[in-house]
Parts: sequence; C-alpha cells; structure tokens
Amino acid sequence: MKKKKTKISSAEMAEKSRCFTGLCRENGLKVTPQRIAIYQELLKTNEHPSAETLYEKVREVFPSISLDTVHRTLLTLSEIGAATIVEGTGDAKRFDGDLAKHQHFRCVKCKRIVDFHYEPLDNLKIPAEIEGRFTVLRTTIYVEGLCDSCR
Amino acid sequence: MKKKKTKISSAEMAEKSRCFTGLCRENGLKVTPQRIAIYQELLKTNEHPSAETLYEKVREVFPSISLDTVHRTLLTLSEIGAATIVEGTGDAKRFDGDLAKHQHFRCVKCKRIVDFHYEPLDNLKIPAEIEGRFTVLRTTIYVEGLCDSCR
DNA sequence: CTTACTGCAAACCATTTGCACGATC
DNA sequence: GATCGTGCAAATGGTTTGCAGTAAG
Repeated sequence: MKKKKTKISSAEMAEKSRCFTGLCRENGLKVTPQRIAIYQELLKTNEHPSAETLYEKVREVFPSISLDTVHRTLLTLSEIGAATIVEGTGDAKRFDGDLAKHQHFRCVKCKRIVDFHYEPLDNLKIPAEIEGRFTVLRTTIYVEGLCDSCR
Repeated sequence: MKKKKTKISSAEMAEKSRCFTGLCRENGLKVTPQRIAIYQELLKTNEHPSAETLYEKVREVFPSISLDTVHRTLLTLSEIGAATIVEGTGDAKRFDGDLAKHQHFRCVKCKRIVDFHYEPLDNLKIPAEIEGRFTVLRTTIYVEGLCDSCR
C-alpha cells in the first residue's frame, strides 16, 4: 500500500478545517485566522516542514504573521493532536556507549531514557518499496511514555 | 531478557578501552587523555548523558577539560562508531499534519523525510517488562539512510 | 468585556566555529 | 616537526519568554 504523493483535495481541506475549528473550541482555544492559515499550509504539504519553512509559506497568504506565532501554533497543534512532531525534540543530544542491540524507552516528562531489549524489535522488516528506493542504514524504534516515577 | 542495571566491570572497561585505542588509530585519530576520559565516563553510565552532563562527570577526573572538547569528542565517537546518539538530532523541529498511521524514512544527508506505510509496523509489540513498569503513550519507528537523490 | 493570541524584542541554551597554543604521532 | 586536538571566546540558530496591544468569544 502506497502513500499518495498528491496534496489533499479542496474537499478534504474544507472538511479538515471544519474539524480543526471544532477541535480548537473543544480545547478552549480561539480560532484565529493565523491558526487556520498555519494549519492549512501544514495540510497542503508533505514535506514535514520546520517552523521556519512553514513560516515562509504562510507569509505568502498572510504577510503580517510572525515566526513566533508559527512556532507557538505548531506546538499548540501538536498538543491538541492536530499535528505531530516528526523530528527534533528540542532537547540536547544524548549519547550511549553501549553498542549491543537494544531499544530505548523515553519518559516524556522527566526525559529519562531506559534501556530494554526485545529480540523481535532487533531486525524489523522494512517494505521493499523503501529498501529498493533508498539505502537503509539503520532502523530505530523508540517507545515513549511515562516512567514509573512520573506517572 | 533483561538489560543489566549494573555498571560494567573493570575488566570489561580495560578491554573496551584497549579496543577504543585501536579504533582511534584505525581512524587516524590521536589518542588523547581527554578522549579516553570521556569515553570511559560514557561507558560507566547507563543514563544516556548529554554533553553537559558528561562534562560534569569528566571534570571530576579531568578538571581542566572544556565543555567544547566533550561536545566534539562525543560527535567524534559517534562518527567512528564508538557511541550512538540516542536523542536529539540538532536539527529544527519538523511537523506533520497527516494523522493517518504511517512511518518515516529520513535521509541522513539532505534531511528529506519520506512517508511510507507498512502495516506490520503499525502496532509493534512492546515487551511486558516495559508495558508493566511504564505507561506507553506511543511507539515510533524511523528508518534512516540515503535517499535516491543523495546516494 | 474578559481572556487568549499575536508580534516584537530580548533572553536562552545547545552547539559550532575561529584561532592560537599544546600534545600526539 | 607536522598535524591534529584542545581550550577559550565569540557567533550562530532554533526556540522561548515577557510584555503591551489586539482580537475572539
């Protein structure tokens, strides 16, 4: 099953924007033109943009918007579940000297990282679509949640 | 199968340090006391420290070392395969408005992120050891390598 | 009319870079 | 002795914060 490469249709866009409005209201958030503009630009792309990149795009339709607003809004979107952060935690790099195969659990609250090892996760099968088109160097899985002392 | 919680034995440490010296030489790197100190501190912990955290530790045994050296050395270690970066890419946050289950391939060179979807990866089984001790909120897998235009 | 959002500027923090000195090979 | 690594300081880049003005509910 392939992901489609085409951008979403205007019907889908309208539908999603309507849901978004509801989602904001449910969360006690005001529906501002900036938020809508940012959300719609995010939906229109499959480039997984950074705040900066999206800012450039949104600026075309909303010239007076500020980068800060884009930053803040994207974080808000991820908090209400309208978007996800697919890269960059904002935290400092962390290092591991243990070279044995293992996986990591990461507490979203205290940032503690706990090692574990579960063989079935060692060699996950990657679809041929990806293996063929790209050179796969490594596959990492990480499990996030609340650790025993934080929950 | 559990990961051991105990720090490595001094025999293991000696063995690994010897290998490390060889690894540096193979890569044309000089074996400096700073590098050894940083590497050994990294081996001694299972806390997956940041440069800053490790700096504090290394300082105890090597008071004149600078934070920059710790930064640089850790990056070097990950380049020669003596350590891995388990969190923080150093890149800006990136966002995705597509809420459908899917996975990401990330090109290590151009940073492009490509969506794909492969059902077996949607609901990976997490060992009971983790499920029981922690509250798992999400499991993410990401595949890294070189994309078609970069390889 | 109240509360939240925006835009701007300044602050922050992790990381990087330039450079001169010092250490390793 | 040549080259690479280190330490220091300054620069950078992404992100966050404080605040006053503005807009949404």
